[in-house]
Amino acid sequence: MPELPEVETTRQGLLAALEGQVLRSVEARVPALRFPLPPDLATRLAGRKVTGIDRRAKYLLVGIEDGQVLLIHLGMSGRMRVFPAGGERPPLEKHDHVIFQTGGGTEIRFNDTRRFGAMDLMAADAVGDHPLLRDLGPEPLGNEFNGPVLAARLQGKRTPIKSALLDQKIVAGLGNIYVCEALYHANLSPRRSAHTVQGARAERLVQAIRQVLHQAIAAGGSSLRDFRHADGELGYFQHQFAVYGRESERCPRCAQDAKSTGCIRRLVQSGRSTFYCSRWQR
DNA sequence: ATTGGTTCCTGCTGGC
DNA sequence: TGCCAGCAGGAACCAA
Repeated sequence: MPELPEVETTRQGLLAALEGQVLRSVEARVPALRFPLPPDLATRLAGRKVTGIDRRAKYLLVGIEDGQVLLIHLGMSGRMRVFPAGGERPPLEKHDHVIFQTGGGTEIRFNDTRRFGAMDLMAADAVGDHPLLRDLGPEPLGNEFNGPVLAARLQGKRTPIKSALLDQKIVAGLGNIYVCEALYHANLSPRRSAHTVQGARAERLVQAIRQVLHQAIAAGGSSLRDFRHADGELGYFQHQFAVYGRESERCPRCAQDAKSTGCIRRLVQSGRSTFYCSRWQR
């Protein structure tokens, strides 16, 4: 499930393969992912050079030399797989939906089993106006994200803090896994009403979010079912989860206590599983 | 306006 | 052993 760390890991892998390369051909093998692909995707990209790759929240923004930007979202199960020039080319798989070929002989395949991903093309000077990007909240790893900023954005929100953090308009890039982990590290109950996260609590939560994202990026993201690096390698942050997917186990802090028993509980909030420590999170 | 529920899609899992 | 309902989840969309 690509969240910010998985998208960032993908960005780094793609950048190494694509920066400065000419896109010789682009082949869309399906008419639509989550949304219809631009019908002229191939013709607008073919023959153009990739100037760089940025990331905004969970979106990849591939800069093209003529002032276009290719937006890519990995959705739930999207993967970008790089096949270097001169290397092996296994047969296309069932859900290889978009194929990029570079002038240097590198091939990149966008594979997305559940087809919740998206691609779009836009002018570079219109990126901020794009409907998918326009309303996004601050980048959690950016300088503009801090305790007072988060507190202000949570003001008046009666929804649980867990749900608020999944809302990309509050802060952009978190998904179910890293929200659970961040709330654990901030000692905050996922059920706590969002507007009560102010002052020191908001500061703690910001630090927890930044720390867990940094650590996950350093570990190459988390590979649960679908996620792989661009070179096919697995991320390994899933081994460092404190609570996610660990129902009825002991959390790292409770595990220090010989008398403690399973403290991690699961509940469902707005249709998604939340994992938390019933002893430490308030 | 805010918030909760539904939907898209496919593959895996658990229960019978 | 085999089948199928249920679940997983990002985010747009709809409804209250």
